Amino acid sequence: MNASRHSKADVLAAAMRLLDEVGLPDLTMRRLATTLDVQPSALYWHYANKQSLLAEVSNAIVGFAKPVAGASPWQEATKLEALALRDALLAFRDGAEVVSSTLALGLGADSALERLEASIAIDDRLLAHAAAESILFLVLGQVWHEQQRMQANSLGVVDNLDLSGTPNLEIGIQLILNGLSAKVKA
Amino acid sequence: MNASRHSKADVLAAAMRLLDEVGLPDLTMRRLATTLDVQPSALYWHYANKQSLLAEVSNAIVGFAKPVAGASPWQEATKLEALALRDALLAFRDGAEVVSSTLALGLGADSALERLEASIAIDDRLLAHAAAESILFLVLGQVWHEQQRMQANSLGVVDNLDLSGTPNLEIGIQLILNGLSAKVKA
DNA sequence: TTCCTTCCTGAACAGTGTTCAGGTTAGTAT
DNA sequence: ATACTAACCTGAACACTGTTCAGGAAGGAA
Repeated sequence: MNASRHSKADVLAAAMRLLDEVGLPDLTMRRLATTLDVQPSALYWHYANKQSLLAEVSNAIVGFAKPVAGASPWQEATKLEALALRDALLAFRDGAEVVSSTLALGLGADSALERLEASIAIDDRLLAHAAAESILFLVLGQVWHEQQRMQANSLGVVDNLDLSGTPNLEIGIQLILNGLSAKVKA
Repeated sequence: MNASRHSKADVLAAAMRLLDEVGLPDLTMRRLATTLDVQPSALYWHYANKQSLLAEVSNAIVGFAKPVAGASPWQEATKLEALALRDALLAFRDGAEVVSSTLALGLGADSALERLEASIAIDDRLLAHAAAESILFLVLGQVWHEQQRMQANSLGVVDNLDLSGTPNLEIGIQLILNGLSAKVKA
C-alpha cells in the first residue's frame, strides 16, 4: 500500500487484493512487491516461498465460507456447507484453482474437507469421509470450470455463456446425498 | 531421440515420454528440445505454444482409456467407464493434473466427459450431463490427490501411505449412481 | 547510548516460454 | 540435372519468473 513497513498479515492482505485485481497467472512476487512499495526479496522475510504464501491465501479463502447454523436433517446441513464453500471460492478471482493446488500439495485448506465431513452425521465414518471428499472435489471442479469461463467471457469471447454451472453443482451434491441416505437406510 | 528430422507426432511422443520420466513441473520446452536433439525454437514450428502441446498430451491420455464393452445395466457401464478413465490417468505421471488443466482451459480432453455422459442411459439428458460432470470432477480430483501423494512418498517422505484413494473413488461413484437410480425411478 | 530484533535494499543467479530472421534439408516438377 | 517449394531447424535474443544473500536501516528496550 504505502511506504511504511509491513507485517506478514499486510503481505497476505495485499496478495488477496492483487489476486482479485489481476488473477492467479499475474499474481507474481514482483507485482506483489510493487503494490507494497518494496523489493521482491523483502517478501521472503515474511514467507519462505510463494507456495506458502498461496497456502495462507487458500486458508483465508476457505475460512471465508460463512458458518452453517445447525440445520436439520443433516443432509440439509451438508448441502449448505457445500454451497457455503462454493460461495467462498466464487468470492475470489481464481479461488477454486488456488485452493485446488494447495489442497493437492497438502499445504493447507484442510478445514474445507473437515467441515463437510463433520456435517455428515452417520455412524460409518469411512463412508462419511469418502462422501465428503467426493463433494469437495465436485465443488472445486465445478467452480474452477465456472471461473475459467468467467475469465474467458470477460476477455472478448461473448458467445454462448451457459449458466448451467450452479444448477449442475446442486444436482451433483443432491445425487451424492441421496445415494448416501439410501445406503445408510439399507 | 536421434538427430534426424521430426514430425508433430514425434514431438508429442517425446513429450509423453519425458512427462513420465520427470513429471509435469520439469516438463519444459528446453528439456523436451534436448531429448529431440533440437533447439527449443524448433518446437514452435510444430506447436503454437506449450499449452496446445499439453492439450494433445491430454487427449492422448484420455484416449488411452480402454473401451468399455456394452455392460448392463447401464450403471455398471458408467462405473466401468469411470474406472477406465481412472486407469488412463494413473498410467501417466501427473496425468490427472495435466488433464484437469487443459479441461479447465477448455482446450481438449472432451471425450472424457462425452464417454461418461453417453454411458448414462436415462431420458433426462440434463440430469445425465450433470451426473457425468460430477463423476468426471470426482475422478480427476481423487487421482490428482493420489498422484501427488505418490510423488511425495517417492521423495523421501515415507510416513503413513494410505491406500484409501481407490476405495474412496469407487464409493463416490457408487453414491452418485445410486442417487441417480433413485431419482430416475421416482 | 548500546543492543537486538525486525524489516528491507540491491544485485545477482538460474531458469522459463516465446519470437524471428535466416539457413538447411527433402521432395516434387520441369 | 535444375529449379522450385514446402517442411523443418538454428542462433540469438527478449521479457519475464522465483529465489538467494550480504549487508544496511528502522524501531523499541535496557
